Amino acid sequence: MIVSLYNALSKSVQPVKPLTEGEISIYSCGPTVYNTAHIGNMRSFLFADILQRVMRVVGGYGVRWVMNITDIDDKTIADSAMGSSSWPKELGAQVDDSMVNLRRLTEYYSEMFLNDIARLGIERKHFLAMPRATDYIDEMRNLTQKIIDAGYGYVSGGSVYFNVAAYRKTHTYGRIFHVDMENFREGVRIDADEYDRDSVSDFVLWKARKGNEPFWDFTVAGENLPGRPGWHIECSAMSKQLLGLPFDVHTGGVDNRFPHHEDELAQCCAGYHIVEQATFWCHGEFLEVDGGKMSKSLNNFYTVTDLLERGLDIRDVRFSLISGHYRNKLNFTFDGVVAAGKTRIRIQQLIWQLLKKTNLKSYIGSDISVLGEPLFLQQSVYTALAEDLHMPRALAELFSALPKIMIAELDISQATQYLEVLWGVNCVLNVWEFTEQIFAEIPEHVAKIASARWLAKSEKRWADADALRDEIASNGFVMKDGKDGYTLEPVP
RNA sequence: GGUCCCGUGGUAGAGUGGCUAUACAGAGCUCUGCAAAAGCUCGUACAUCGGUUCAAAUCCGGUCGGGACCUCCA
Repeated sequence: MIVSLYNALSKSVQPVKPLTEGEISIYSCGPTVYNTAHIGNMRSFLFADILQRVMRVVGGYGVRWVMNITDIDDKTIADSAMGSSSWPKELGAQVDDSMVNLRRLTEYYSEMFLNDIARLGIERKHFLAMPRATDYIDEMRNLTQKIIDAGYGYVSGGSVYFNVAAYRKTHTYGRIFHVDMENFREGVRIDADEYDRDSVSDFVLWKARKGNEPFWDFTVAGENLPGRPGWHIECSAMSKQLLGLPFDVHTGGVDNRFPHHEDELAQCCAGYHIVEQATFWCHGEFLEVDGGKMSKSLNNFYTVTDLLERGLDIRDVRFSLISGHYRNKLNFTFDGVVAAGKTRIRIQQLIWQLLKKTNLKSYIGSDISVLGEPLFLQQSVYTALAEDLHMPRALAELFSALPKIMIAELDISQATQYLEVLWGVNCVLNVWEFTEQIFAEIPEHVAKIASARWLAKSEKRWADADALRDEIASNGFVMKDGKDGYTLEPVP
């Protein structure tokens, strides 16, 4: 099925035509590992995950997915600097080498990040690569040199800058994000910048070392410029190196549109002499909390660990974060996660019933696109997902179909077909288990009371039956009567 | 100052010129001894004021309110 996406370049939803037949390459702007990522950050990565899964499952493409990890920038340097209050105590004392401190800090938070996304159902096996910026310094220097050679970069005060004015003479600057060059606000940040650039709109390609900062050597025109790569150059260089240019889809959060993506694109065009870095640029909207922005600087964020400590099921967190459309803001609340959980469990129960029906302990389906006879359910859900990853509609289709599925009337092969369809849907959502329902172990004395109650009930000794039911409840279990038997479940 | 986005039922969240998603919560019903569970049914919502139209929540304009971005941010 053809997948359409909203493209920031065209400002419209367009069908994705892969550059290489049957294959989609995706580059996602990953985290800067100076801190624990919060669930707002996670939403953006979950969006990329849904995108790549839809490409695999609905589009039927092979996917080459790269997500970078930024391990060198102002913040990682500041937080790992000698005496920084942000240095994690878990890492023990800092050492005398700023590069070593930097590496220890970023490694620490990288591991935490990888752990968090794994818990959120983003699978490592789906990545072609997760490059660290510091492993690609060579290509960054190389690109910087190319930009200088092409006449779009200049050295000033030990740093290298991108000359936006020169670039604008030959290219469009502002393809992803409308840039009002005449109305650049003279902001505090610009005034505070101590580097010497020709124009406020110019951005740094290579940043000169200050004090004791970690650095790499870089010889430009015979002069060594100890320093480090600018933030934007990292993604330009790594995407070129790992995916080749152009590639199909570039993702990130909305805040990446400008300046990050605009500059990334400009660098690629200026240095690599290409027309496009990526055919599609897609951006995930922000997660809000209490109707406002969630961010590190406002200190109103939750981490994955926070949520787990509050007793939330991580699958419910994933489900609630992916259930809105990625281009709309989503308001995060704990009640919302709980409600999402109740919704999620309904499909889970269906899967359990289907497994029971087919006498299977577990089911492993095919993770490729539509099989021989697509059921109405698969068609409608996939169609919604193929239209700009319309998850709300996909879920609506799923739940609208739910009452139509008469479990009792299905034969084994039909039940298996449903399992296959749900398996496919779950290859995108990844929030359901395809193993039989495991009930909590029932203590023997509770089981005895239960069977005594069942007997009392069948003998119509109602008072006894009710008393025994109360006793079961006081043991923390609830007895659910069926036609021919009962189940015991722990009270949640 | 500039650029944009959004205001939908108790809540979340789609849709988009007429047939008014979906979920959670709530109400009623069915089934059961009663409950629980399950199933069914229901609410008749689209900030506000004008305009266009046979018809507007949907298009246009004004107003009010909220939010984001403009070189730190997913």
